[in-house]
Amino acid sequence: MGEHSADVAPKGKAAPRRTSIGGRRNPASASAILEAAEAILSETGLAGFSIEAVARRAGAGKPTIYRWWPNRSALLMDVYARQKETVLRVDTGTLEGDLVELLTRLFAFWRDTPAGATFRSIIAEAQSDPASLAALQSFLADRRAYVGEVVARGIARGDLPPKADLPSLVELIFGFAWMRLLTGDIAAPDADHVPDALPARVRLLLRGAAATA
Amino acid sequence: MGEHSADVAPKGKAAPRRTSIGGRRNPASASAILEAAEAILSETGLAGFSIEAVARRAGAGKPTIYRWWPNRSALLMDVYARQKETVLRVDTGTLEGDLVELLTRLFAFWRDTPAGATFRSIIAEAQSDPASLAALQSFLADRRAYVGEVVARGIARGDLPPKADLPSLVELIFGFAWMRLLTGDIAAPDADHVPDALPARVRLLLRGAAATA
Amino acid sequence: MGEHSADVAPKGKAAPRRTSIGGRRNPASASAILEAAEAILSETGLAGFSIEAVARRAGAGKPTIYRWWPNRSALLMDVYARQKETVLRVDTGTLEGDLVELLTRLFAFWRDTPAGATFRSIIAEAQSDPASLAALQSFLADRRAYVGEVVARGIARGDLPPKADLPSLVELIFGFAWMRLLTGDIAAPDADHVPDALPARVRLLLRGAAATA
Amino acid sequence: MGEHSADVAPKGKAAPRRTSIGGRRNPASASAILEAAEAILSETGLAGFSIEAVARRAGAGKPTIYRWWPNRSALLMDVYARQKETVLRVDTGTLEGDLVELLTRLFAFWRDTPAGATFRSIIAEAQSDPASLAALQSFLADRRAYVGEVVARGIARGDLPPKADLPSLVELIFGFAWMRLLTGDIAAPDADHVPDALPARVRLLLRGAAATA
DNA sequence: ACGTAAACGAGACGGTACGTCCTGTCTTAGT
DNA sequence: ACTAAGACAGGACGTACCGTCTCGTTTACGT
Repeated sequence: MGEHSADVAPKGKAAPRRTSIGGRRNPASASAILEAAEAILSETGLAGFSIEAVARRAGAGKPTIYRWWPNRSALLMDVYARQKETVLRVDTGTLEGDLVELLTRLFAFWRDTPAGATFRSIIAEAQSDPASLAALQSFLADRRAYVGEVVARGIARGDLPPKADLPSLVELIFGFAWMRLLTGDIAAPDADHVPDALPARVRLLLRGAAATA
Repeated sequence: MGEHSADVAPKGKAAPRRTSIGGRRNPASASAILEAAEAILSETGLAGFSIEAVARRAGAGKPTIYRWWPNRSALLMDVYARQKETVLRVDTGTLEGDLVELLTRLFAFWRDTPAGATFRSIIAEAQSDPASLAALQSFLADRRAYVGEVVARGIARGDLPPKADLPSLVELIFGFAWMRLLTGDIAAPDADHVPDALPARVRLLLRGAAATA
Repeated sequence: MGEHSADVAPKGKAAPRRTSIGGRRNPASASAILEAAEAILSETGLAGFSIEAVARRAGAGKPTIYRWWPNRSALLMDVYARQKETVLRVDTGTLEGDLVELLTRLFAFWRDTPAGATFRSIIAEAQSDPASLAALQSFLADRRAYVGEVVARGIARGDLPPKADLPSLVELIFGFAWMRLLTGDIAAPDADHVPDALPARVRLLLRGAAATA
Repeated sequence: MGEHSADVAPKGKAAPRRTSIGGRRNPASASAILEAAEAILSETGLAGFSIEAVARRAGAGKPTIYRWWPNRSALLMDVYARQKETVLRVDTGTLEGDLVELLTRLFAFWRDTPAGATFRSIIAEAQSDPASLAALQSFLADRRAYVGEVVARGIARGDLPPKADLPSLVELIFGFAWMRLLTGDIAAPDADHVPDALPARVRLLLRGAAATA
């Protein structure tokens, strides 16, 4: 297979030939492994993502990977955990503006960084691996809570009545975002010509939430 | 091979020893393969779904599978195509009733038949295989069209104003359903105790759609 | 694989479950593979000799075999190399006695050990694989040199004139032995009844060699 | 594999689209098969010689081949039987001349026609297939008888005493020829520079035979 | 004259083996 | 104790052939 030699070549940083630093974990190895994993994921997708390929590209031994991550899924989750630290804080003054901005920036984040490919892979992985599914669920709860806060802020601002069906609103927002990601439908809006559908989705959701009070 | 009889055994119908029926496709082999694939998928999930395993269980030769399906994804799509013929026709008299019924039955279909596991696998597969993604998109478009009809019927009935934002409504419905499936959250509603969240989601969407007119 | 135990069973020594012994070749695996190869060869001949069968019987992974032997022919050569260490040293006092004894013992070796089947296989393999042919040629040169020494000793003893056509003699001896092997004509002489043809062949060759001086 | 399309292309005679000629063997098919077999054998050797390849090249169905030849070996023997009709008749006036001429022409025949590759393949095949071995033995007996006649003629001419050990002589001649074939050592003699070893071999054998009287 | 029988090409069938890739475990040798 | 390295058993990949089977067609022969 052609990609084997290719995996090694683009390394770039000249393989600094790490070694043990004594009886404890070498952070350089850990980050080399995560970086290699991320690079492979964004370049070849989940298909090319194997422990073997990561080890090769990171210049690490396979057992070093298996010592710290029990399996492929765990490594995958760590790769995403490392990326998602980019938190998307928004405050446009209105709830509708906040949600549109949030989703727009989320789609941009998924589109323009390896995070999108990584997250798609995690969702895929979760379909066959229960541990990954659990991790995904807890991650999702975390993110829902954050969006919940954004919405709560909107309620405090009076953009939405206090008794609005917040859980439904939040769940539907995530459903929308995920489906767009999973069907590859997160292209940037073509500013002038095609009216972006995203604001329409948000508007429907907010009016529905307002009406459920 | 005699030593694989253990793999074949759970099949049930005693492996009637198919053979060629001349220079054309043997439908018995095709369906044996699809049935074996479906069974494996629902029993072990995508992880245990290998061409080799399907061949073993179907009592078929690997080349026979490769002759008719270029790869794992194609076989997967065919398995789903075979199942999805179960169309969920609903007519409760109101749009809200129709949508709640539709989603309830869809979740039951996913929960109680191999179709759920299969469809989760297809979505997962689509994350690494472009051809599968394309197939999934076209399937999705098809299903969206059907739900669009249900909604249009509601509009005709006066359950929704004619200018309601139908595309947003439909997309958000699917996003909701998919996310529930992918996060394993399609348990049957516990009739008395836990109030089912599903009708709340539908209500929010319909009120939002009504308000977008 | 459990279901292949039938293949493993006749092995005898219960498959001690080898594993890696670190970043270097495990000699236990190497010899298990060679022994399995030899056993298969002598039991089923070249027809049943497949890498897959050897791996199965040796309890080894196929990649382990391919790691150390590039192809079937190379493994075959190694099997013979392992057997041919049985060197046939003779010294009866006369050249004629030496050659008769040498050939008699060679035929017995071919007849009574797996070496005969192995060597037949190697010659067969060399007819389609150039690398095997080269290996065979070099092996043959080696063996010719040894017989050349036996003859030279005979010349030193005066059993043959110094100017005898040694190369012709040696080549004709090997041609005789090979053809007997390849046509399956190396049965043990039936001591009393059938006069053994072997001494007659040797006598003709030696008289001819003596006359070429 | 590249050679598949190549197998079909060089056919030359434009594939006259044979078909059945009624309830009996179609000789055109038989010869097309034998010709294809011969061509494959001489081009790719025994390694590329498969029933499938022959059928492809001959434009024949596999069952047509299996109908008339029980297996690969039988087809192989027929290919050689077809070629060996070229009988090498010699008469130089002396026995030594006859034998040198015979062997020289035999080597040329093996070298310059597909017969050499075919015969090597047959000998190889006989090492794993008992039926082929039997056929080879009977063919060899036939050829030995012919050479026996040549030698008998020499005896009649007085080139060898009547009591010479004819069986030894004949067997040694064939052993010599076969080993040369099997080790690929049948190059044409380099007329001027390298003294050809062949006459020396014949001379030794004839002097030895003369001395065994 | 026509139906039957056999041969034909084609190619699908259940299989075996190929040689390659990856998995997760293990051991070594070196910090 | 931890590292890079890499061998190990195992198993799936996708391909080539095996030898068998059935098809639909094409003759020739015996009614």
